[in-house]
Amino acid sequence: MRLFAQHGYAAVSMRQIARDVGVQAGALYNYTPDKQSLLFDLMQTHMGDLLAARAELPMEPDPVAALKAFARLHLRFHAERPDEVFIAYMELRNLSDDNFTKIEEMRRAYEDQLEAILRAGIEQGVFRVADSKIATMAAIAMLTGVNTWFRQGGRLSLSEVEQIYWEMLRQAVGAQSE
Amino acid sequence: MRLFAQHGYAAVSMRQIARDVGVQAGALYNYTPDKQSLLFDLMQTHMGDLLAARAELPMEPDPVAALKAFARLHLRFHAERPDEVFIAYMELRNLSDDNFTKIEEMRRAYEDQLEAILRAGIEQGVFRVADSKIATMAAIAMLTGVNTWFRQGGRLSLSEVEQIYWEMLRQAVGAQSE
DNA sequence: GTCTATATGAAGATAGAC
DNA sequence: GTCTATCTTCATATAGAC
Repeated sequence: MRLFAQHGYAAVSMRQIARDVGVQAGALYNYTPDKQSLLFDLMQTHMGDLLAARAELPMEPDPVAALKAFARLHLRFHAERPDEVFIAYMELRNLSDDNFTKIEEMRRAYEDQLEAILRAGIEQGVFRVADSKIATMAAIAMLTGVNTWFRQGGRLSLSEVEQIYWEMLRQAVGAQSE
Repeated sequence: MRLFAQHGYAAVSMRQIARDVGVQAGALYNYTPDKQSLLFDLMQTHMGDLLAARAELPMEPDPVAALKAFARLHLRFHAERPDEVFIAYMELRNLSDDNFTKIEEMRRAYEDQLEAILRAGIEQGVFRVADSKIATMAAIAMLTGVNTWFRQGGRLSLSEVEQIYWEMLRQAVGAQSE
């Protein structure tokens, strides 16, 4: 995962991976059928963990509370896993067709959860956005973008960053402060 | 550019490029000293075009108007160049150290322009955001995210998308509608 | 379960004829 | 300016000894 995140899947050789874990290249094939499976397993595990974390959130009847919980989870989950997230976004095109389809389904399922929250809030009149689909994509892009700059131990703590992003997201969807 | 965007820099061979443009591999070296220069030139041209387009925007004394103009430019510029943008974001790690530094400087210069607008608006009390740096990164991430889903000729026109994103961004930074 | 050795192919880049 | 041919290195993956 570290090597793929740093150099990219295509640029990393099985020999590099073997050197990094302290075996010869041939020995890797006792653990994986091929290089593609290494990438797919990383991405499938990542998306599975994300969906599981989402499923563990308590049900929130209030759309604002639900959005806040979703946003906090998304931001924290991503900020804590820079390598996994980088791979999940950058290496989609290096998946085989079958594997790509599976990962895309998981991603779609996750996005649908956010859109459901936004739709509920729009129906109840607590969110003011013109298009739930665009708002979904905008929210995810904004929150995931934290990984382009945030580093643990920097100017701001993760809690502070969560708070600031939540305020911006809350305003973006036109929700009143709680 | 098309091949790099589709398969990734590392996964594209000089032979593939040659086949695509209709020459033999050796002939490419009459046009470029090496593969790295192809990537760097694409990215440098892209960032240069972006900075030039930004520089051509009229000066707006009102921070809200300035932000709106910046957002429209950013969104349109990116939506119209999916391949260039994809490469500019995904292939940074495949640049040599020197080339990476040059591209990063250009990106930083661009981000600084947005942050200056946000700072001015905060000082004048027309924006309500906790941190101008985070707001800068959030705004850019949100707008650039349009490339993950927008396609010309889809459900929404670029003008409609511009309008919807602007409303969300305006609300996100706490600005009143004009 | 790891090793060495290797099969097989493709990579970036260059040389030199035309 | 393009070609063919080639240098050199590296790739994924497998075979078979230990």
